[in-house]
Amino acid sequence: MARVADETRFEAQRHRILKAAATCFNHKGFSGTSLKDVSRQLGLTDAALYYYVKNKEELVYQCYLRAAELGREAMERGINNGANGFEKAYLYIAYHVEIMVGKRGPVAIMSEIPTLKRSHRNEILAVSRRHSTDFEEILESGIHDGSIISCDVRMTGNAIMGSINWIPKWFHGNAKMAKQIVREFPDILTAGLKPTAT
Amino acid sequence: MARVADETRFEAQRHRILKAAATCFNHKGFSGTSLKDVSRQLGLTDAALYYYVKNKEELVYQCYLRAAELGREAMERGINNGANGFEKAYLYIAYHVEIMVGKRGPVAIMSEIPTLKRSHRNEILAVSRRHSTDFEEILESGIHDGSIISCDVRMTGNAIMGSINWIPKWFHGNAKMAKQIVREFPDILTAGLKPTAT
DNA sequence: CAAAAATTTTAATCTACATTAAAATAATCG
DNA sequence: CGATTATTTTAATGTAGATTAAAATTTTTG
Repeated sequence: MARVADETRFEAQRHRILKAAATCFNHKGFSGTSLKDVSRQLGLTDAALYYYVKNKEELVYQCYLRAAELGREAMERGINNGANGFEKAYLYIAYHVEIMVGKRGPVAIMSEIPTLKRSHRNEILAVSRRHSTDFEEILESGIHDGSIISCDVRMTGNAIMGSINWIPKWFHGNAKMAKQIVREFPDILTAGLKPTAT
Repeated sequence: MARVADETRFEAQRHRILKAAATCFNHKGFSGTSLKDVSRQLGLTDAALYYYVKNKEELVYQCYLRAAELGREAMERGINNGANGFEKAYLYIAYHVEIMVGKRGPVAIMSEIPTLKRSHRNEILAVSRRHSTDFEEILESGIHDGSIISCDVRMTGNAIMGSINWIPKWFHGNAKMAKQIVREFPDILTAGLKPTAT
């Protein structure tokens, strides 16, 4: 019997599968990608995937769960490291974008939540809403501490999140562009939040 | 024989079908929505749709084509009515957003272009790229005429377009929210473009 | 109203997956 | 090495959903 080492190997392979799946899903959508599409990327057979996940729905669910975790991680780091609201927002964006276009990506776009089964859907919706409200709270704190102009946090949050969520639609791994995104996006997305120099 | 009047009726029904399809596609993705999903919304049978479009692929293609047309319309109106680069950008956003959340919506999110057949895909890609470069040119003109700060127009364009493209993911027809979007988005998305008051 | 045209439905067909069980191969361990 | 466990493949099965042709229904028109 092989325990520790095998669990590592298993988890590693499972991880590779999730990444391959995320790539496919971002490209052709959940229902649009077959398990063959995913397995082919790894030199496997479609049936092999069932050793790692229960079924296709479970595969998206895991992808979305991972996306949610990475988003939450960025959010927490932003909150913990920013001195004021603006900085928290700025850093969250920087961390999230960095994760998305970096080695830990690709991150699945959560664009087909309705196709998840009830329980999974509710869980993902909950964590997704939480993410939004967390960001809105950052914005509110920034308005309160004077580092962010007064604005509709709901709309502003949606606007910024939209930009971030859409990235996988046009970024496909080009290293130069990754650097560009990491360098530019945090400033572009927060430029409008700064109080006008009076 | 019924000519003029019937063509109107036919076109009207066809139009309703495209809207229903766009709604479904935005919700569950192209492959994720069945023709039954679309037809059910109109109290029809799935087979009835074939009287209006050749097949399912044609249905997405038409949806994307319509989305492209509406986007182009907004772009042209922005270019024609803005006095400088900033205003052109601002107005384009305002028009596009207005169209998307207003009576003429919903507009299909072009998120599954890869599933289109070659010729359609190339056409949509071309018009989509054209849309992006047009917007980048607006930004450049604004930088040139001093109404927009110096910035990476490619990244800035992607950021703004992402926000707009993502709207159908969280907006589902609520009238109050539609007004909010129309009121807030143009300012939110262009706030960062204004040269700092010196 | 009756014929012609337009629209929709019913009823089949066909195919691309998802899924599964059993067999085969590869890795690990004593 | 031989046995046990882990991983993958082969080969079937089942089903949803796209597509089509023919029939039924509705609309239009003279």
